[in-house]
This record gives sequence, structure tokens and C-alpha cells, in this order.
Amino acid sequence: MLSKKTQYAFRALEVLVEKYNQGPVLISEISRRKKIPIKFLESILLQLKKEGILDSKKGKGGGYFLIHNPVKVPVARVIRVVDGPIAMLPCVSLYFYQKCKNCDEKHCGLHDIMIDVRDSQLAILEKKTLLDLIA
Amino acid sequence: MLSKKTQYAFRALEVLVEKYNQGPVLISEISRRKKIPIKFLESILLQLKKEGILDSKKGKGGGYFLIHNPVKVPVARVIRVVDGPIAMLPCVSLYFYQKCKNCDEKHCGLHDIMIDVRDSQLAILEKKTLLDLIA
DNA sequence: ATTAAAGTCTATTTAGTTGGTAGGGTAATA
DNA sequence: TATTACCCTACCAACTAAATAGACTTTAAT
Repeated sequence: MLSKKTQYAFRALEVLVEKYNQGPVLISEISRRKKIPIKFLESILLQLKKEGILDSKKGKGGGYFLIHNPVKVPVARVIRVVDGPIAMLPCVSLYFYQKCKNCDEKHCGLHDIMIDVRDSQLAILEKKTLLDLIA
Repeated sequence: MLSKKTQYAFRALEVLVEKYNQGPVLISEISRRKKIPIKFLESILLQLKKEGILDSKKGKGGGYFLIHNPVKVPVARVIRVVDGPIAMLPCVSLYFYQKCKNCDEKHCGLHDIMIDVRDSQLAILEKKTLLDLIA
């Protein structure tokens, strides 16, 4: 399951996609429109900024905005930034790989199954982009 | 990510698949062979029994054993019993569905994406069975 | 230069889950 | 009838998620 934080991130991104290339959007506006606790939202947007998905402008007329064309940002990227691994086991994760203590990956049925699952998940999550959020 | 509990469950099931139709297997044997804390393992096996995947026999010569032919038990079933939902959002879960507060499922891009992901996950997890664990 | 708008940072709280431990009770079978 | 081995209850420490509070800094318009 995606964390609530990640779900909030997607809701917020919906707003920013709609307003892509129309200047910064206030945190408070996103919070109000999507019913996200403002301070919690603040930390989410900050995280997305640190990871190079968003940028922000301070002062009057400031706010958050997308750096890249929404069609260039895969859904998978957002999940990894906010939630972490997408795979169901550490030993099959591409970005958060950890060796399995109790299984020899060469002959582990579970490992093989989860590799398949990961590939089929990523086939979708790497192809779908932020633009698909407001389809 | 699957919980450690679920990973233990699969490790334990590997043993029971190998010994299918060869009588009960002691908790202590599974614990030793798979290096699973015995009391924690106890609770996992009990849960699998309550859900109709395993049965047990008490007394001398007792232990746990599979009820059904391993090829009849999909991996998805084990995950649902021990871990809960497989889907990435409550609003796209088949067995643990919960309505989305902030989205109208009819026009929600995120919803549609996660439906696709769920289907592709299940295509694998419903087809692969316990027998594949020891492939 | 002032000021107010707006993002940034640190920290704390609350609640729930996970992983694991301990000990005793109960049922089945040799 | 004594073992063996499952069954149940309770507890705990560590961690994570979700949310809140408040002070600080930067920016831009006046």
C-alpha cells in the first residue's frame, strides 16, 4: 500500500500539473483544494523539491511549480521519492536493493516470482506520467 | 514491501511443500531449518491454519501440514492472509476495498493507473502457486 | 528601507504497527 | 497417564506514519 503521504503527494501534483506553465501555486491553495493538512503538505512539497521534481519561489506571488513537463515525469519516480521501494522484496528492488539473508537468489522460487511482479509493475509505473493523473 | 512476517510465512511453506503428503512437520523443525524465531513462527502457522491453508495434529508425531495440493494454492492467497491488501490503494483493492475520500473514481487518473498495476500484479500472483516456491 | 507574504527548518506529539519475548494452558496420542 | 506439541494471552521495544506548532528566512512590492 502507498502511504497516505504519497497519496497526498499525487493529489498535490494534480493541481500543479493543471497549472503547469502558469506560474507558482500557493501551498495554501493546494491545501484548500485537496484537503491536505497544510503543514504536512509543506513537508511533502519540500521533499519533492529536494528531489528535483518541483521548484519554488518565495515572497509575494511565490509558490510551488513543476520543473519539467508533466509528461517527462514517471509516476514511479514520485513513489520512490516519497514512499521508497516499489518492489515487494528488498532483494528484487532496483533502487533500494538489499541482499536476502535467508535465500540464495540463484535458486529461490519466491525471488523469481517477485522479479516478475516487479517487472510488470514497473512496465506501467515507468510509462505512466504525471499527465496521466489528470487524464 | 512484504512484511517480514509474510516472508517468514513463505519460508515455512517451502518446508511444508517439500514434505507434502509425508505427514506433519514440527514447528521446531521449521524454525531450525529456516532460522525463524519459534514463537513468532508459531503465530504465523496458526494464522495460516485459521485461514484454511494449513492443518495441524497435536501430540506425539504431530505438527503442521498442507491441506491442499501446493499447486492449488496461489501465492496471492498467502499474501492476503498474512499481509493484507496487495493493491497499492484501498480504492482499487478487490478483497480490502475502501472508498476513496478525495477522489471520484470515475474520473481519477491515479485510480486508473493503480487498477492497471493491480491487474498486472494479480496476473502473476494468482497464477504462481506454492509449488513455484521450490522450483 | 519597510513590511508582509510566502517558503524553510526544527522539534515534538500521538497513535499505530512490526517484530519479537515469555509463560502457561490444553488437547491428542503412544 | 505422561509426553509431546499445539494454542492462547499478554507484554514490550523499536520504529514509522501522520499531524501539529512555532520560529526563522527570503523575497518582492510599496
